[in-house]
Amino acid sequence: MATMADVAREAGVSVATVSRLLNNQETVSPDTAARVFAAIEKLSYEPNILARNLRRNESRVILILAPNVTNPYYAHILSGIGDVSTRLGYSALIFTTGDDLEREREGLDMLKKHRADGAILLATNIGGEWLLEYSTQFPLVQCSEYDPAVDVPHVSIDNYQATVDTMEYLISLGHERIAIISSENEYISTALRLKGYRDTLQKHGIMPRNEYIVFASRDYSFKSGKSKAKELLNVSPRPTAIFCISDTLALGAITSARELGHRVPEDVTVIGFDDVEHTTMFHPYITTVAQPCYELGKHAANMLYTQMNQGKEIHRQVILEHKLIIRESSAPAKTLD
Amino acid sequence: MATMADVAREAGVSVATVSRLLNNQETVSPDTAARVFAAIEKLSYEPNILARNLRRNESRVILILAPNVTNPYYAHILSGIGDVSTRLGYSALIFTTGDDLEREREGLDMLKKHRADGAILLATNIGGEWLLEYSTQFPLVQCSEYDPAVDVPHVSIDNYQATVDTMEYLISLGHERIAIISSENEYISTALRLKGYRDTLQKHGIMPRNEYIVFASRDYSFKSGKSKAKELLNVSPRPTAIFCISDTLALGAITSARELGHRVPEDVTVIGFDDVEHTTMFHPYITTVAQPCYELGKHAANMLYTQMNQGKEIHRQVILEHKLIIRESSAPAKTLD
DNA sequence: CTGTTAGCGCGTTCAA
DNA sequence: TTGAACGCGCTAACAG
Repeated sequence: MATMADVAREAGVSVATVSRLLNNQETVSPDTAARVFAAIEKLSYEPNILARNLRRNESRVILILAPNVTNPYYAHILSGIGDVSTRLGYSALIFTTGDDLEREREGLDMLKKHRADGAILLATNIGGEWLLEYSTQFPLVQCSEYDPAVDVPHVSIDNYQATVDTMEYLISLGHERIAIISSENEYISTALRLKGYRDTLQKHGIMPRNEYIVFASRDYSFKSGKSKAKELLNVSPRPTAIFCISDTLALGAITSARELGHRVPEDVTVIGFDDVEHTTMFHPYITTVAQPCYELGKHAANMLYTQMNQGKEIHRQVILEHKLIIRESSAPAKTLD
Repeated sequence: MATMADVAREAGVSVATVSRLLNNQETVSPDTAARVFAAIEKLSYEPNILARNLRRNESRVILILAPNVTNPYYAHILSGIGDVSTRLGYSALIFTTGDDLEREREGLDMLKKHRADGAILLATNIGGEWLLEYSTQFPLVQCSEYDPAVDVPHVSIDNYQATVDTMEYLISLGHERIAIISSENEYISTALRLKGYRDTLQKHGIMPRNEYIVFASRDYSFKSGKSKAKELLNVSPRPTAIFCISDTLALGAITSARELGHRVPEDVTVIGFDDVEHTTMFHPYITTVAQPCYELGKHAANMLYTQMNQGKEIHRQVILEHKLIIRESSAPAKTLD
């Protein structure tokens, strides 16, 4: 492996010149530059990243904190982060937290140990004041979820507007008895979706009913979607539409509806969220709000990169487009029930 | 940030002593050891990984080559690799190849650039002689897929035996007209499963029929499973069982069977492979061969670690247990058809 | 059992 | 525009 000294010798210059050429765009005469490049070529020199890292005091690693990496939603985000960071010369330190606060702190401590230069947090709960201890010292980006009260840059979709869009759609279909399967978790997205649900109902003069609002497990499990939908479908009068804040939940709800003898969408409309689960593997294909997961990941990585390398102020908040995708699980409300 | 020199000064010893204590278990008197540990504690010293890496000439990064990271099968393996490597002090360089040979080479070149110390390959095709160029220089481990003709350590399940088990089960159920949805790809697993299918049939005196053997897309897409199953179900006489080499394919096959008016499993049995797709989200729950994906990833990471750090010879081949999980999509063949 | 010392390869003053 | 030289923090001879 050729070293910078080898290149310098070959080109008849000093290591400083080679270094300058490779890094800053500092003034190097075109003549010597050419010689140096020739030498680099000839010796097929590659800078030693390890030495560079030590000298620059950076690890070239980005820390990724995620509840897990197998949930397709996170997997897609991770994919975006991975592609960008690999291209930018970074590796990933994947730290799975299982949505546990202790583990999150433990993960962020990797920053203190210099195992990473910055971190992307995939699922922080509301109540993230503790994050400030880290955000003042290290570059941080929150992806998808964030705490609005904590000043850490984030990228996400507009969960409130997405829900309003969905609710307006449902209402335009003639639905009035609209239920929601929310979640027990503490994500901002969950809170905003619930608010969007309530607000839109009220805007149309429909009183939100507590019996129509249920909370599934923190991780949106299929099973809890199924059982919560069952509760909902036994309420009288029965809701004609169920808005689920995740596709898995919607899948569970559809299964439940079927087991109870209701047709989807003829008897009950079911809508999901995310569009990453297998929304089109079974009929009815699920009407859902698509999130640009891969793009979310890409943006997060780029934002972190900017923060780490340019030091310059970046956008504290980036909102990506969502899209309501109408498929088969939604239909007009029946006039008679 | 305290440095090793600080610790040495504080403890009244030399940096060499501190270093010895932290690394090799070399002889250090209990007395001085105690003093050093006290100093470390007091200064809350953390070794500078960057300096260590330079000195040891290692990046503490492992390269992961995968077609993608969103397919749940790979996601689970990645999860296992991630957990182990994070614990061992390694980061991951995730390089997605899209199952493209050029990209694979490009990925492995990260090794030459010293961006990683070793690599785990998640889906090498048969015909991997080109791998030798790398395996002689760098620690490599193949996970799940491998080329038996290339001497690179690998971890996987016994695909042949798993298929034999499945086929024996099918035959014990009275099935004789058994079809298989294989794949166009060049994976060893695909070849072994096809061989297991043929061998078991012949062992029982059943002639494999070409019309019962079809090949789905390289990536086991739901869509191709669906269309290939359709072909199969139109063959006369119709197969009474379809063995699919992936769950996604099985999901497609079930959908197809339904659309053609066949009940699963009453009219046709469908079996999958992997148990990572949503095998229990819809009825019939899919009978499938479970692979220990997470464990596969863990083993791969550990094997690579051993190879990288102990230099000692490791097992060239590790076979993990598979398990046939009988659920709802399989049933005895009807005596009359 | 412990200390001294020489680099690992690079980036970056400071001088020229 | 270029070069000499130092040091990032650590490990590993080598000496004692």
